[in-house]
Amino acid sequence: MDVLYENGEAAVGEVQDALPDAPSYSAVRALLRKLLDKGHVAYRDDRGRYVYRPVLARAKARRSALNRVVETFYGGSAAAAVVGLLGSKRELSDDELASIEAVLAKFKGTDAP
Amino acid sequence: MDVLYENGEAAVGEVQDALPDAPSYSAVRALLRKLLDKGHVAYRDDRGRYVYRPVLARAKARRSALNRVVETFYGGSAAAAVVGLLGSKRELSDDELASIEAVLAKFKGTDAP
DNA sequence: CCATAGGTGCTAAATAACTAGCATCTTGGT
DNA sequence: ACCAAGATGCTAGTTATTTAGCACCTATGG
Repeated sequence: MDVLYENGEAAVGEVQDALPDAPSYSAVRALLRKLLDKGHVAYRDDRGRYVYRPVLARAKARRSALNRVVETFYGGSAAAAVVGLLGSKRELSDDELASIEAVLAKFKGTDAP
Repeated sequence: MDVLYENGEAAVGEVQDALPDAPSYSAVRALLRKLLDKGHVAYRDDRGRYVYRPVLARAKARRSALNRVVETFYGGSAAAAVVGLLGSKRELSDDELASIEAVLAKFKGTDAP
């Protein structure tokens, strides 16, 4: 699934290549078919070649993945996760800094007028 | 693994209970034994009861998990992930806001003196 | 046109995972 | 001391996953 979400879509061979410790081509084919049966992926037929994509919107999967990490490793605190995320960074471009401060601004006025 | 990282340590039954769609007690026992063989977990004998814990330091697992999400869903940009994380939040306590601004301060002086 | 490379559908066998159950040990209460 | 509850080590049977190999279809290059 991660492969599909990262690439947007992928054929059997691409999924196999992208997998860290890839099983056989046959196994990947079987896996994708099962995901298809379960409704987690869809495919388009690119002239006999099947290209798979996730069904669940990227945005939802993204929120869910982030949530899981926050729950598992940061006791449910998004702020703690943000600190962890930025703490291991060395640099930040002006644009990145600005975009973060923009979302932060949303909270500043909330409870300290 | 997530269960162990979230709880710090857990016995077989606790792992089973915490699992979303739990397999049988036997299966969880077998799974933990396999993780043990692979060196991913260790256990202490709490008077005949085995309590398992992850071997890899929490901090490393945490960074790795966060990295994976950032790579998969945010094109490798930590800043984008931070925005995503905060964007779905409604409120932030003063303490949380302060701790985030503290790490942000680290970047402010960097390239705009 | 024909051969080749690479894909699919399908099938059968090998491998791995899950389940259930029993003997055994430890702990806690009676 | 004894019994019951709950955990482990082990084993065997069932189920699911992985693998390999076939026939067939579709470009692509000579």
